[in-house]
Amino acid sequence: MSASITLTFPDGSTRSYQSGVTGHEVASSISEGLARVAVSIGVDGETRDLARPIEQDANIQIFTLRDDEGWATYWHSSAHLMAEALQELYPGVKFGIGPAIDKGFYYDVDLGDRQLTADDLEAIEKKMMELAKRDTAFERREVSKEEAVAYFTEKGDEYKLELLEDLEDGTISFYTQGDFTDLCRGPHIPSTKPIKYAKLLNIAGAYWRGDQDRKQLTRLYGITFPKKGELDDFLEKLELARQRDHRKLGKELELFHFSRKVGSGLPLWLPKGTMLRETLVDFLKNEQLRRGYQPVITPHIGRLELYKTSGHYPYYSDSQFPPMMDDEEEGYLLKPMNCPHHTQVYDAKPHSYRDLPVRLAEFGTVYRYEQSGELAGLTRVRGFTVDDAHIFCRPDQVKEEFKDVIDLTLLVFSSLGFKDFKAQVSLRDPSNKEKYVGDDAQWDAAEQAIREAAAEKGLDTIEIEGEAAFYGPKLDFMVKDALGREWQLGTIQIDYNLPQRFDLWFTGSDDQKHRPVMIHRAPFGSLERFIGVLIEHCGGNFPTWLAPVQVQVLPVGQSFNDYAEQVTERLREAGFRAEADLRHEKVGYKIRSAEVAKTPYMLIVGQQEMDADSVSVRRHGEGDKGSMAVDAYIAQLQAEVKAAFQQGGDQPVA
RNA sequence: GCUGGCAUAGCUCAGCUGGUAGAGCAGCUGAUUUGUAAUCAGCAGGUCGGGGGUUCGAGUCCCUCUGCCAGCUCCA
Repeated sequence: MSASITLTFPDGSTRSYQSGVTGHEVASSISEGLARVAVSIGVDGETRDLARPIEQDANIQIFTLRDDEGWATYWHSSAHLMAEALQELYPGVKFGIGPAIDKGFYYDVDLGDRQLTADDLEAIEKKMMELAKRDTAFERREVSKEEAVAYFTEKGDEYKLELLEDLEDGTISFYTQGDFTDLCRGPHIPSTKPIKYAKLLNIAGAYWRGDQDRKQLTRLYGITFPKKGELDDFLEKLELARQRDHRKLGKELELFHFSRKVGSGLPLWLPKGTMLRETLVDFLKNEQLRRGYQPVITPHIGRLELYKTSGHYPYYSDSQFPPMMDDEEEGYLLKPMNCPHHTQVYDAKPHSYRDLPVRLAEFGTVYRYEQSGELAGLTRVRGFTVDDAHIFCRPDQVKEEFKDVIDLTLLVFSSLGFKDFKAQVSLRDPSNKEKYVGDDAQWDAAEQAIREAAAEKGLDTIEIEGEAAFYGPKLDFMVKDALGREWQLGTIQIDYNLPQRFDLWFTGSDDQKHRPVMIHRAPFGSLERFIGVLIEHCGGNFPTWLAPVQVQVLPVGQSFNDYAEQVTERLREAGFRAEADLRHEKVGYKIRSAEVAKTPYMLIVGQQEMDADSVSVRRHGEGDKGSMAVDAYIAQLQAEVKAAFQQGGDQPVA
């Protein structure tokens, strides 16, 4: 028992301990300070309680609240504390699951007939703090399955019993703090003491085990911190994030509008938003022309038969607007995607292997009947425009084409300053293959092509099973919004299926018919969603090349209106979006309006400027930049926009 | 679609336990003739989201529909 073991620290150094040493003892042996802030310990990659003995040689890492793992442990323990508070306040409450999340934690609970209100949340917070002050330990106990079942049967918690069904005897542990015992793998912080400040953030329904056919539990979201300053900081950041909400900014900056008379999820693009959007579209159109894409235009509806052939109609009938019927009872469908139309563009003439790849691009507007509860600003709408293109290529061209699309997507992202995105390879669910069309060999080939293309482009990807489209695997680019919610923007998909369904072919060098492969791709994804996320990303402070109004010319008095208009005209002739504020107001007022509108540049003009053919430059958010000649200013502005717009590939401009 | 919350002027919001609507900004009119984030005054603007009910009386209470918000489920 007193054998000695060797523990290796993250920096590679090692120390000897007696077998059975606890994480806490290890921390203490390094420093008093570390022992105080340690919350858990990683032992050969497994995060454990500090109190658990370590029996063997291991690589270890002590986690504190400077590590994500430390916070996860801390918040998981906080979830238990909230559960204890709930149990005290509402006897008979049943518990589902209560994990830590990115920022904070939640617990799914069954409160019976009880409804919680905002006042209840405060009461729960108070109770949590009261319990935390008791400084009770989180005690781990390994139990047999039989004992665990007996415990929760006695307690009458059918949710925990159901969770137990999936667990194997010998791997089950309970954690107890105070009067609350939970089925839990752990780990936990040593005691409730460091949980000093709590805020319950919201209440929502959540289906038990994520299954909408099962009971909906009450999910309570909360966050906790050891220090008040940290909680205040967190809440302040949350508030700042709300200020960046694209729905709020879209209204303030007059970018888009939703009218209940038009319908929910159907955005109206206001003049300024349209300017922004068109600028983005032009940017991509130019880039696509350079890369050999051919623009096409197709109608907004198509025969139902088209979508039956493509397979979309049966798969997604409940998320489509219902078909329109004509006299012959032949239905038409408002198009929910562009690909079936594009197959028919391809099929308009025969293709030789020498023609391929054929890259057909369309900013195609599609309509999907999204569930009402899903609609959210511009990020989830019922009518949206996809920067869609379909590449029809030979099987041997798939990888190269795929790589070129990755390049284009990365160019779009970097040009708009999205540095923090996730690239996700979305694969089939191997346990549920009947959800997909096409044969195994094609799927394997497609999945492999994506992996290789991503690897060759040096893309850091994660792979998720079950996220593929029904016709093929994809590479999705995800970005977070102001509130940390993740949205899929760009997507690249390989499809062997549609060419087959529509009997597309090309003539090979062997004079035989061959099947082309389709690559569906959209770097923006949906323009609506992309712009929504972009607004939040830059907080409405668009780079100059994108700003709906780039320059606001502000005469200091009426007598300089003519000069202001001349300057504005010169800017417009130089290709800029400039406006003059000729209102009968003091310049301070005009500056304020332009600042509030987040206009990148304000040019103040008065007697001095008029005499010198100059402007006094003010940069949004920065202030007075001094005066310069009009021509010099125009040259400077041209240089700025050129630098951003002539995408060097690595030019974040936000 | 589900659970919960919310809905008052163009915008942001006030309106206690029911006694027939208010402010600031924006808008309009006039005065002011202006130098780096709000000049002053006046005017106008709402069947309190729609419908139904309770009540002598409903912005306020109840039902219902619609929309929005948070989350869940879904997402070609």
